[in-house]
Amino acid sequence: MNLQTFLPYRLAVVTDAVSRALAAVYADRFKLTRDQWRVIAQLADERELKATELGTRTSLPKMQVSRAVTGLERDGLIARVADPDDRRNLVVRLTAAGRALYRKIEPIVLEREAFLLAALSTEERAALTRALARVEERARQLQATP
Amino acid sequence: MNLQTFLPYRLAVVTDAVSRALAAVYADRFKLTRDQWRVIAQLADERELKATELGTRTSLPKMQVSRAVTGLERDGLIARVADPDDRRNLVVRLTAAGRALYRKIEPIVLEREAFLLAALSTEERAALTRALARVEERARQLQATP
DNA sequence: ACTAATTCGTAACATACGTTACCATTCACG
DNA sequence: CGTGAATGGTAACGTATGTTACGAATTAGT
Repeated sequence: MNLQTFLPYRLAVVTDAVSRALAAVYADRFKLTRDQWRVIAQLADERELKATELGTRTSLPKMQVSRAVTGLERDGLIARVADPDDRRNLVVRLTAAGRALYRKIEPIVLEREAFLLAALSTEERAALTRALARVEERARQLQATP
Repeated sequence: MNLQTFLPYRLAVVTDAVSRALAAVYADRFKLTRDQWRVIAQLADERELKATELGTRTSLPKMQVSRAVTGLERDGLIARVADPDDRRNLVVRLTAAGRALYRKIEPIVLEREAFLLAALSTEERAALTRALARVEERARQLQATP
């Protein structure tokens, strides 16, 4: 077997390179962790979410959500309120400062994604998206049978 | 922007799922870290490498190689020898035990990769490989201009 | 050849991270 | 209703990881 062409390795290497290209924006310039960035991006789209929903939408385990949210609240970027209907739940939303920060980051990050995708034709992008979905599904099947 | 369709996020999520599916083999069953697994896989292919070469071939920073190699030597899976030509270099190779372990892991891991790839046609696999290469190249261009 | 700069690998520190356990709250079911 | 299981979130612990700095070995410049 050849590591260089081994799909899991290739995915890891490419993803790492892409991650770094993005982290250069949200981490280096704006002092957000990757998890915090995901939380913010999701809240910008959804306005208000329970912490558990945040977890599923960002694919982060609940502990990571908790830590990300703690940090973001400390920095005044989000506000957390106990859900009156179920006081176990935590409802999270962006503050004005959080939205403002997001508006600064979004265009830069979208531009970087566009730069990455510019390497592919429209059909190739669709093919990549589909391939990723298929591979992901199968990977989860494997996890289900350890 | 929609996180769910954002390429860097999609890549991270899929790669994480694939990683876990693989780690179930080399980590859970065989007590290797991901870095150790990469080192072993590469040495199985290349017989003998300097630590720096190991770094480039496995895409690991030198500190990670150092730690992986330390652990593997402790477990008797690899042997390290100082390069007589340049005594800064470390030459690493698998021991018999290391090769034996690799022969146990390899088929399982290849089978899992095959299972993942079975979701794609031959053309789709080629397209995925090409797309990953293109995206990686562009990501590195972005890193070069922070 | 002798010093300065570079390269290789590791030590040591601080931080991040995953895991387990826990408390508070709610739900299920008698 | 009341008690036991289940869920949401966090604390606390140990380990892993990234960073910086360093010692040893080599190369380059004069």
